[in-house]
Amino acid sequence: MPPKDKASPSSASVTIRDVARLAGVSPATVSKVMNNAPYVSEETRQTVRAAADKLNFRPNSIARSLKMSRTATLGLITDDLEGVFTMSMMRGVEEVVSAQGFSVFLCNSYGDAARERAHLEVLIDKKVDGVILISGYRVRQRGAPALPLGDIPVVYLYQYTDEAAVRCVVPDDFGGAVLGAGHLAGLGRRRIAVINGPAHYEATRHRLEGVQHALARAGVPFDAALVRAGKWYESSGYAAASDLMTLPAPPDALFCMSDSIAVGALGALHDLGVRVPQDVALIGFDNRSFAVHQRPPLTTVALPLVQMGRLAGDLLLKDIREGGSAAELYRVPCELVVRQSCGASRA
Amino acid sequence: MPPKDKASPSSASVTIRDVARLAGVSPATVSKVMNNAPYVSEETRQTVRAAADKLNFRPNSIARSLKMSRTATLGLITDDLEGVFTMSMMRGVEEVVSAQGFSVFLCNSYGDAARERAHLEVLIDKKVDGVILISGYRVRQRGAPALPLGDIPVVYLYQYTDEAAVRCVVPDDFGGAVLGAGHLAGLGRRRIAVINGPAHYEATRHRLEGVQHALARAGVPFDAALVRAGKWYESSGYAAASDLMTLPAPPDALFCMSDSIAVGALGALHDLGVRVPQDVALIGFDNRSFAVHQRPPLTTVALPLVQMGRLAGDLLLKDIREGGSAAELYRVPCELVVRQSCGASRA
DNA sequence: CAGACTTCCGAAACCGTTTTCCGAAACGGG
DNA sequence: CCCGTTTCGGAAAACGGTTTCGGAAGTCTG
Repeated sequence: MPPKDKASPSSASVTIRDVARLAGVSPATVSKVMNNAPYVSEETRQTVRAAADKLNFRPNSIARSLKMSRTATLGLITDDLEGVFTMSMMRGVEEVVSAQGFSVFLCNSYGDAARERAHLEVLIDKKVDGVILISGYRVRQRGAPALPLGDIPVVYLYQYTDEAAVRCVVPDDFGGAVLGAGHLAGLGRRRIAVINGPAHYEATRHRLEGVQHALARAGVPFDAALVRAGKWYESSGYAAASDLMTLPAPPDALFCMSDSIAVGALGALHDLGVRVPQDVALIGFDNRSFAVHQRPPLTTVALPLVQMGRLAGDLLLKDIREGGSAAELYRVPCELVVRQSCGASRA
Repeated sequence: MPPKDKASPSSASVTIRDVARLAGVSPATVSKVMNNAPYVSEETRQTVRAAADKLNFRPNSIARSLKMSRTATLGLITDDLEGVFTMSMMRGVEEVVSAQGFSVFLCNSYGDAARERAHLEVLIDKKVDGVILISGYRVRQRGAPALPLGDIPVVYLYQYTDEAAVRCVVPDDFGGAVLGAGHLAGLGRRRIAVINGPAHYEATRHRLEGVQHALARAGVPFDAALVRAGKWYESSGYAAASDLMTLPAPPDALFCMSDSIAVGALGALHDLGVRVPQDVALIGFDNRSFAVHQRPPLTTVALPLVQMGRLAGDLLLKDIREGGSAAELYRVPCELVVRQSCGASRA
């Protein structure tokens, strides 16, 4: 067997001209074949394909991009690459986008506007076809400085904005809260307390409204005295739960608006000797990874992070292909995941 | 005030020719100015800069890449985008790499070789300057199919390989285990049990060797009967701990080779009524986010994930600039994070 | 059989840079 | 004053594709 010197890795890069030469046609024809353009006979098509295969030809997408001013590339800028919600959203984006032949640039802004801007400029220079901005935080950036994008389509993920003509994808906090509160009410709980996050979050307000809505629908009274607002963290849950349970008429259910709050509350309940779920039902929000490891495992309403990512990717791709769709706010439905902390059997 | 029709976003894209025209020089000169090339007078330099600023000129990096065959772009392929260790490594990579003006393409292979290959081909077509492969799993891919990269530099992150001429960055499992076992020994524990992961992992072996080394150095006897191998998961920790604690001569310390194992063990100890850390000291590995939330909070040896990512990025960049450095295995030192589960006061 | 289409293919321009190479001007030394 | 060197600037050729346009040949009509 002779040494296979012309091995598959095909020494330097083989261009469309090399293929043309081997196939005995012009570069233009090769281009047409590679792009399945019409008006080339089946015969030459075969010849060209054979030549391309033989030479192991791979079109240089840089050159293509230069001519076409389309790169099949997206930018993805996140506030917080290590944020607990970021990964799942990114996975959703990557999934739909790479299935369509697009690649995505990953950028981490650390929540710093200057860094975000710098990344954006690089992305623009690299001629991305679109940009997704992920925020780990749900803050609304009302007065945020306008981004230096030209007419590059953008979608915001897990982030609200007032900017014109940009699409936002967020979880349906209202609906999620309806799910959770409805579950509690369906289980016969009558005095349902809410331990919420900081008041300035959109989510906080929407979730509270969701609870009210669900309770009203179920005919369960809503007692505003049973609502607490604090931080999203554990300590806040501990404090609020301790407070609520020492009320003259304590609640029989705690709806915690984050799983962290819920584990804090769980700690408080444990310390007070109240049993979960017998004495008090407990439900969290977010479906964090640790929720399932609590004792008892935490019922919680799951954020549809992967779906949100998928939707964001789809929206962006559609916008790139079909051009300027209107700004819109997409709320992706949450899902209730039933575990033991409310006393319901698993569905 | 007249309408600022020639607004800063500079309608279409302004090219080097536009700048040249405005500055009254040739495109070649503009290029030289933009790249700080020598042999252009300070005067024209100024003129050109002014023109560029005025037109808001941003060089088209696609065109530049075409000519230079350098894209300032890296590919990053991960086994498991949602893996618990992935994010931190990615952050490390992104951090050093974007500081040097490089962008990174994010790809998720879901551990599927075909998908990995497909991503790799896209990356090559897009002419990335280098590739990093992250594995969420520590498996050694001995017979892994050769990757279809030409002479593009690669570094493996959190992954061993036998392929020639590729650099690997992994945690120093041996050193980490020495740290943990040394801590236990220093606290006066004499019967130190090990709950390890599956035997076929490199890490499993290295960590066990680390324990033996540390114990020998501290003059603490090593009892092979106190070693258990199982899965990395909680259930495995529960079973092994239950088993160990019902031995005639139970251990006074448990070195769990993952935090998941440790929380399983913690559950077993709790159910058996043995107190942590009074009766038994417990130490985990990985420094997972939930370690701090255990009761008692878990002492653990932290994986240097961000540092590993940084190192991988640095190595790749160096290789890109300086060309073919030799294959090497880099072990990044772990760090002991002391909490309450061993009874030590915080350092 | 003439004329109108249709199909097939290639020459050449183009996308926006970088870089080589060459000529002109300025400068310095003998 | 003449002849090397530098210094400065531009024309033109890449880089590797795509696309327009026109010509040649073949296929229908009537």
